Amino acid sequence: MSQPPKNIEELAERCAMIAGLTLGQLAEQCQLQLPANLQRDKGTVGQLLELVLGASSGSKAEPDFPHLGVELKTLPVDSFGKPLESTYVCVAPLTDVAGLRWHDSWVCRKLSRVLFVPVLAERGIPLAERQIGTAFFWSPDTQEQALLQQDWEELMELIVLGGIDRIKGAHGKVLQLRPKAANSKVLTAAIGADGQPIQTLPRGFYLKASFTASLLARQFGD
DNA sequence: TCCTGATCATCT
DNA sequence: AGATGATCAGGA
Repeated sequence: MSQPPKNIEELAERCAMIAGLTLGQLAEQCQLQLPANLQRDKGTVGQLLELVLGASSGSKAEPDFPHLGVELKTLPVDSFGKPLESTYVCVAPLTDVAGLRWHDSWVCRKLSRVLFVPVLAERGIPLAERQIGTAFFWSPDTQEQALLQQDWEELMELIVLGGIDRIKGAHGKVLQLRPKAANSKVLTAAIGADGQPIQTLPRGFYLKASFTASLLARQFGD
């Protein structure tokens, strides 16, 4: 559909072009059929936005706009502009993590510059009628950076010390570690309580909804 | 198999 | 109602 945007300004222009449109209108422009609901197509909205904005598609562990260093995230919000879900960041490394530092981590790198595209996504609204909001670029300020780093270091320390199976979603103030897999039977390698190799459920880092709510508040005011 | 795109569904 | 753990689809 779209070529990659040449620069940030061009990307911002594209976002401005689609603000206020419904997902149905956007899909029509792309000559795509929207599923009736997201139950079996949870990634549809994100992929539609990638297509329209010219993100490099695919499942590479890279920013969506590598040349711009920008990560694209759709943000499902209710009619008050509050996030309806947490935001997935990346998978969590569970082995060979000794000595890994915050500034070299995928979390830090992916979150250094994020383009959030709010989408009105209350369950009662049919997918095609859901409206795209005003997109905004976000980079963590000093305080946000500190919170993220603190949570990340705490979670990674637990992983290194074999505490992976004690980590719950409630750990962390703004960043959480939760399952990220096809189902609860999937296993991957990790470090056990006595330092031995174990198999455990793959995990991903997520931004808590309360944290993205504060980003929205910073952007749009209360 | 792992990572991308996330939301679903249940529990508290 | 908000949060947590579970789940779905597709590409490399």
